[in-house]
Amino acid sequence: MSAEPIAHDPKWRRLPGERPHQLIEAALDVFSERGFNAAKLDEIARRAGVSKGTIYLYFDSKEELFKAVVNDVIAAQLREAHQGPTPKSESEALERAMRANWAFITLPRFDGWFRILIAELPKHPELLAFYNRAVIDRGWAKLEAIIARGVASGEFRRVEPRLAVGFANSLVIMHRHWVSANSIRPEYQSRDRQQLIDAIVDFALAALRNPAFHSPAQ
Amino acid sequence: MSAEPIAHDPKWRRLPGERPHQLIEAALDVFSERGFNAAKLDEIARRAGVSKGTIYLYFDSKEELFKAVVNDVIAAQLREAHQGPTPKSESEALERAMRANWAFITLPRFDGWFRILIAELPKHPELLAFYNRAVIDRGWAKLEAIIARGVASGEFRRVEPRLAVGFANSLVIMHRHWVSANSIRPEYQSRDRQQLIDAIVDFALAALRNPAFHSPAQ
Amino acid sequence: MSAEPIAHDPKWRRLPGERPHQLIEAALDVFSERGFNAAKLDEIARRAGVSKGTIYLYFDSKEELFKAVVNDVIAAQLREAHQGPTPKSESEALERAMRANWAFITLPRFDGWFRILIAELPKHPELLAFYNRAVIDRGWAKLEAIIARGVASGEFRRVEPRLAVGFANSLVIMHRHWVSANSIRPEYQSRDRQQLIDAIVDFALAALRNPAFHSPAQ
Amino acid sequence: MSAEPIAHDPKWRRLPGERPHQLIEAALDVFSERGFNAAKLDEIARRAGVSKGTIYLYFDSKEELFKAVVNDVIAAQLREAHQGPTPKSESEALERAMRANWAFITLPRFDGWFRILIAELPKHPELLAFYNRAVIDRGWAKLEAIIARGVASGEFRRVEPRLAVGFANSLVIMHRHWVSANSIRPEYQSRDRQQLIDAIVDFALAALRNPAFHSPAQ
DNA sequence: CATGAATGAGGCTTCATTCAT
DNA sequence: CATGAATGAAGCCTCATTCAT
Repeated sequence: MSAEPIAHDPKWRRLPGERPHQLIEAALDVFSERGFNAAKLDEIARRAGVSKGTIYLYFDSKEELFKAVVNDVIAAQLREAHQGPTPKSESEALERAMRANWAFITLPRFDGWFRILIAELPKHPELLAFYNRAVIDRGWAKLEAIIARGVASGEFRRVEPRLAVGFANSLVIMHRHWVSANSIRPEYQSRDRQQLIDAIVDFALAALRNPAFHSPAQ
Repeated sequence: MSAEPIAHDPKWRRLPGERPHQLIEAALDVFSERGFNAAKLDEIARRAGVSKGTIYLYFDSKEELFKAVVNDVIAAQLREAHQGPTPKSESEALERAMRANWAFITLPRFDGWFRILIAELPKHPELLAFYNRAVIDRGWAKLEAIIARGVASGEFRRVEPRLAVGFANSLVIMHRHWVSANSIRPEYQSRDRQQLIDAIVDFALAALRNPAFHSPAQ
Repeated sequence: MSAEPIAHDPKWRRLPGERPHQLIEAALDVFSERGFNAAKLDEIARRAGVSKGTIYLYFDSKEELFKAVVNDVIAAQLREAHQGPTPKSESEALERAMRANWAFITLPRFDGWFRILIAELPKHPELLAFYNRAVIDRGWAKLEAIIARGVASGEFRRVEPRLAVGFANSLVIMHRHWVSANSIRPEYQSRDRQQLIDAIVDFALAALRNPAFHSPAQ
Repeated sequence: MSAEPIAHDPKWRRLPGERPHQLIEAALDVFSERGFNAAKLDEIARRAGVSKGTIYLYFDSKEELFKAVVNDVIAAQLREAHQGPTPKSESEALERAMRANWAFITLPRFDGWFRILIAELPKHPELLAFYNRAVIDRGWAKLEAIIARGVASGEFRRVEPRLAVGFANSLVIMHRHWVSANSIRPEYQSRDRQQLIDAIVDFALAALRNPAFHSPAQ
């Protein structure tokens, strides 16, 4: 699974070698720490161990570099295959998907990334649209299918699946932000992340499960 | 009407008269629309109907102006008294609090404010700490008390009240962002906001209510 | 005669006061000496006695500043009314027009301007078109009328008036360049400019006059 | 083929092989199209089918490359021998020289070259001096001799030969610029070039010929 | 000979901040 | 109190030039 996210129009050149990757790595760090505007190309170049001008050998502008970073992060996000044994129930499927998602976005390197996404992505309609297509139309669709099946079988309460996906993701996304450094709720940083996702999953399943439902297997 | 939020350390002067308020209003708009960096003092001054230099008669710097705006928004948030008839149950109390919160932060003028808060507040530790004290220690504490009582009485499931507050607020906050223009999920903009908070409240209560509980009143 | 050359779309702001004029003056000097690219805004600002940023209070970009200079020079060129006693013949009218033109473009401050016009104007189609409209459609038309009348009356030979204007102007323009410092023909710098225009006029009239023509006045 | 124009001081190396010539060809094109500053070594290298670094194997700097181009063009200009049957009169000699000159500088590849010469040559005193020596001291001298003979024989009016050369050349040079694309007088582009030089020659001869002169052959 | 990745000085431009009026 | 012209530091970007391969 190679995941070349924007295969239709890869505007940023991908010259051979490691340089572009090094630059994207450095840029991810600096963007995450400082935000798009406050990030200085000087610092990105320094962290990548190259000079400022080198960036422009691979990316046409600071904005294109940013796009490449977004693209790479999204690519990684899409590679998260969530594979595993066939779940016995939709509850288990949902839980597994939420945990996989949590495990991924909880990676330290995405620590400040949520801020970027929230604050900067809306300024790039092209990327926003792409992000919607790539992540939502795939990731959300998968969750939506799970919930729809659960509702159909009676395992879940009668909820609008699309909304339920938003609810589940709200919990995961917001708490991922709160556990990051410099978030608005620093108290969450000291929480055990495992217990946190446990509680989140428990909360979501409690909200969705149909109390009157009994597994047909039993 | 009190609400002098950071009374203990009023670094920004609050001269009498309407000027400062006009400036804060204009600044709120521009910050919300453009973000902190992209907001130009020129535009803020223009919208307030004054010259750029005038800003410096009331605020020492752009950053201080930003702090004043944050302070004002927080003050407004705190004024939201959520008063009303005594609720008959903790479920009703929670629902009422969530709806009041939704009604407030859903105001059009806070449309882009969430982005600002997420992106800029972490750069101002002083404000961050104050925000935690003022909003969390008050607003969240109120919710926490409701949930704690519900858990104690058996109306709610056995959840850690503190965490449950975070869950409820995650739903409200995240969806408030999504219904704003330029969010990452533009589809939410066409949703009826009333139905949205209905579904959110329904979801939260379904997650918290104890299925085995029967109101003592019955 | 006020001469507001580009009255239809004055893109460059004309704030009150002397500043814009000072800047245009300084820019004319530096552009003439160095050319558009080699001219540094730093130097223009220094010569105008202001800081670099001040330029941007009045002109949106280096290019707009250049346009303003062109516009000003053209405006001055158009103000050259060539008024005087009614000429007794078309020969005299032509001579007078050529001398007036020479007197104007020979001003020391336009010393390097020809280079600019030749080398830089073609990069600005908008200005090029405007220059054509303003200078050619007016200045050339006047000359053309003179020559056409002269041809009609038999005072001039049968030449295409439009071409003849180009010939007369070629002589004036090219020699004006050659008498400027740093031209390709430095030898012309030591020539007496009065004798030069005398010879040019003599040459042009010799080429145009009809040898068989005798003034009807005689 | 000779024509090593600046043999006395060949600052730019002329290695054997085709490479340098290819580069000069490509450079002539790019310089003509874009001007000296706007010409990018990247583009010159690309058009020559080599890498950017290769340029520096043959030329020490962009400026030296420019000098080599100038030198080559001048060399070509000097090779223009203007040979032909012995003219029967100085008028015919002058006409033939002007037409030969027109035919040469009218070549499409020199289309933008006039701009370059005017704008850039003055920045290179060494080249300027050389150009004067090579072109003026030869080309102009030849014309000057023709005119001087014509004046002496009474075929031409009493004009200063040196000035007359400048007049004739003004006409040719200026109109060559006007017929090029992007000139200040685009209307000339649609003119038939043959008719144009016909008219120019006619104009010059009309200015120079002595009306009272009758060929001794008659 | 040739490559092309890398450099880094230098330019244009922005805009928060100052200050004379 | 208020103005708005002026400042100048700082950032993005360009591109001639270098050099290891």
